[in-house]
Amino acid sequence: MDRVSDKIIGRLARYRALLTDRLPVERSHIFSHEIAAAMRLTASQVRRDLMVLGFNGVPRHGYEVTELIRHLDEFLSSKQVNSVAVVGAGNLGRALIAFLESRRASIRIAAAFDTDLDKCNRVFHGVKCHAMEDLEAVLKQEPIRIAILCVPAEVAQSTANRLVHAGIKGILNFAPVPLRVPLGVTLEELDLTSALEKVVYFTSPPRSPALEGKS
Amino acid sequence: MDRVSDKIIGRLARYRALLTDRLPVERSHIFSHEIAAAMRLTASQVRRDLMVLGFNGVPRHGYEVTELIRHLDEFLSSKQVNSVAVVGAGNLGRALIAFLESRRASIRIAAAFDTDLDKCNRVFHGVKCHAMEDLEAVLKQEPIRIAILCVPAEVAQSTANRLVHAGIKGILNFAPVPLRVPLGVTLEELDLTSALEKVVYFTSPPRSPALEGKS
DNA sequence: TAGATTGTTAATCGATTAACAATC
DNA sequence: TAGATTGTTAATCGATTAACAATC
Repeated sequence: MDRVSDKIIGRLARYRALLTDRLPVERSHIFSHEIAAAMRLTASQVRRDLMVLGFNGVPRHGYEVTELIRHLDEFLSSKQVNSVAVVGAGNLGRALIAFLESRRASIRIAAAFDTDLDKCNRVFHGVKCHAMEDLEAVLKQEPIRIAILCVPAEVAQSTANRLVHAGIKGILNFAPVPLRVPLGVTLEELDLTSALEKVVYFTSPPRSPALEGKS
Repeated sequence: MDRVSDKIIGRLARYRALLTDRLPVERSHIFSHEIAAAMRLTASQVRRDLMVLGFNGVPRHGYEVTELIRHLDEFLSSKQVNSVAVVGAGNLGRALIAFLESRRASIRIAAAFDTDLDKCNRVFHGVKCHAMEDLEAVLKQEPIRIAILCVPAEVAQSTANRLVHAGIKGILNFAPVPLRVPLGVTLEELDLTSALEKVVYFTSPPRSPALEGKS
């Protein structure tokens, strides 16, 4: 099997969100062009993406929804529960706990960490916050392979190093600093400031195309 | 001037973040390969990106840092102050206010909105939260062209419609629903759940490439 | 059957990288 | 001068779209 690109995985995750969260229950089948319309893509792309699942639709009837969801869950490792740690329990970290914990049964925020002693041993949205110094001990006891990093930029790299050393295999980074991680560790960077600055650029009237970028 | 792609704009914003936030002050010049190393890109790509600025480096000396920052600011519309509204003042909305308000002088969170009357007229991280029903009135008084949308999925599209109707020209969407906006309105979608699910996929051991995707 | 939709291959498009003459 | 780095064009790579035979 060819390596499946980052972009395809992102879309598969969104197809599933569409099917599980937003589709009226009475539909038993769905066409590629319907998924495409809802996601603002082409039908070709949807069909091509779904090829990686090894699950076939039926010409003239489309894809059976429950089976499609089942294959998406399987493929995206969402049949097992994936435990995640939130590292840095500031405003953003705590908001992410609340936001993500409620979204997917397969994703469980298993622990939070912070250096601020006022936050330690408190429970935020149902998740216990541990002292940063207990990181290694807690990770030894819980099967956490993934961390969401929302610490200040200055300590982002050193914290990431420590996470990797403690056995973390995937990092979702919200700190506005490009991280360096060893091969074998997955890294996804989410730079909120530059995302907003893109909108600012394409929205500003002056020299740039008055009508639009990626609407 | 060719239309500059979304991706290039995103990288230009991050180049600026690097230069303004993370560079030791004593450096007067910087090479393309240094920027590339810090950002995990190739030097070719950095030079190509910088071409759009119409600002030239000097062979053997690189780019003058203060001038480069000035051109980036100019290009990214960061010489003027850009007022932004946060729509939906739940956990995520309030965290974004705190996070973004402190990051760039050129970005100012000018107002927040929420339907929850308990939140109205309160001030979160220095930003006043208005009743959702006052949206049109407030936007009429303030020069806000951009909105950050963090309302529940069910009301995301209807809220977006209302924002557009009230004159908003750019939306950064955190609601996990693909939005539909008219031509002429910039839309940037940030799906936190699918970002995390990407990490889950590339981190899970079973069938997928044990050694890595985009580390 | 006729018509619509699928799975998949080929064509196109856009973005990244490599190459290299110009130049400091 | 020689060597390093730039700006820019050409080559490569990867992702999206179009096309179409298979099929329900």
